[in-house]
Amino acid sequence: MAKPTQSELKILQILWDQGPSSVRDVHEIISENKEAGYTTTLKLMQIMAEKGHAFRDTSSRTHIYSASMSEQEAKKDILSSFISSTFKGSATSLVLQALGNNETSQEDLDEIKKLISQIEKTK
Amino acid sequence: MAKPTQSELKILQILWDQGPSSVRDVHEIISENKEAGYTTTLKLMQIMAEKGHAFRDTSSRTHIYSASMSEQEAKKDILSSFISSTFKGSATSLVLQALGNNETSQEDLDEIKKLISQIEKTK
DNA sequence: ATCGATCTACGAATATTTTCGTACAAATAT
DNA sequence: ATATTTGTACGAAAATATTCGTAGATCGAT
Repeated sequence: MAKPTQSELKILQILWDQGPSSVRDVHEIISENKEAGYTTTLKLMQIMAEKGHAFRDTSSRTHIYSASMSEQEAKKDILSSFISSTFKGSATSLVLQALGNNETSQEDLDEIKKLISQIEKTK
Repeated sequence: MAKPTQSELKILQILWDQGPSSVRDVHEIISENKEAGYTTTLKLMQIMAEKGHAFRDTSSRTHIYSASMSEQEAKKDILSSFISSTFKGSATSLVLQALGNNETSQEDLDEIKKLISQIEKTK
């Protein structure tokens, strides 16, 4: 399935966060941050249904959309294509860059260390 | 400065890897993987110079282009915008996803642990 | 029953990115 | 010296992504 565009991803994130939603629901959240026409959101969501990024329940007049892939799954794909386009396929150099950049809290570092230990155990 | 597009990023990566290069140089590398017209590459590089993504030395007939930002700097920007668009601003969840996804080698894990220790020291 | 609000469908205008054809100048080979 | 190759400039076509106007159906309140 084709990669979602930036706009589609914003909508997917809302569907993941909120669960199955109407166009109105999604549009209201989008409108909090950005001026946008209702039919713009509608059209995007229709396209997402066409492309298979979202399911659409048309049993009532107000259609209900839901993400067709789990957040995990989708982000795995997106991340993997990002790593190959921007970090020459090296997840490690991405991780080093991400950790090196900004202030990662001790809690987050602990969480990462924990995951690393788990990975090492299963080797 | 505006974010480079996907095509521009491919060219930037070549400029980073190879250092200052002519359109011909860049085009030949691109052509290894992908069918593309020479003037397509030329145009892209001209646009990159216009946008400020690349410098251009026009002192000889064959112009020489070089990346205007360091690889580190640019990737920091790109990564940060990716994290905010795809991981709600959480570098940690990106790292967890990246490590969780695939087989990271023990060597790479060691490198990451080393960086974490360094970060912890400076806290 | 009528009016206004809400909904979908759909085509098309815009904006952005990518690709390339054509023209012409300079360098090189014959 | 002439033909071929190699280079830039530039406009515009093609592909992709985003935005929106208009039409018509249905719902709910008056």
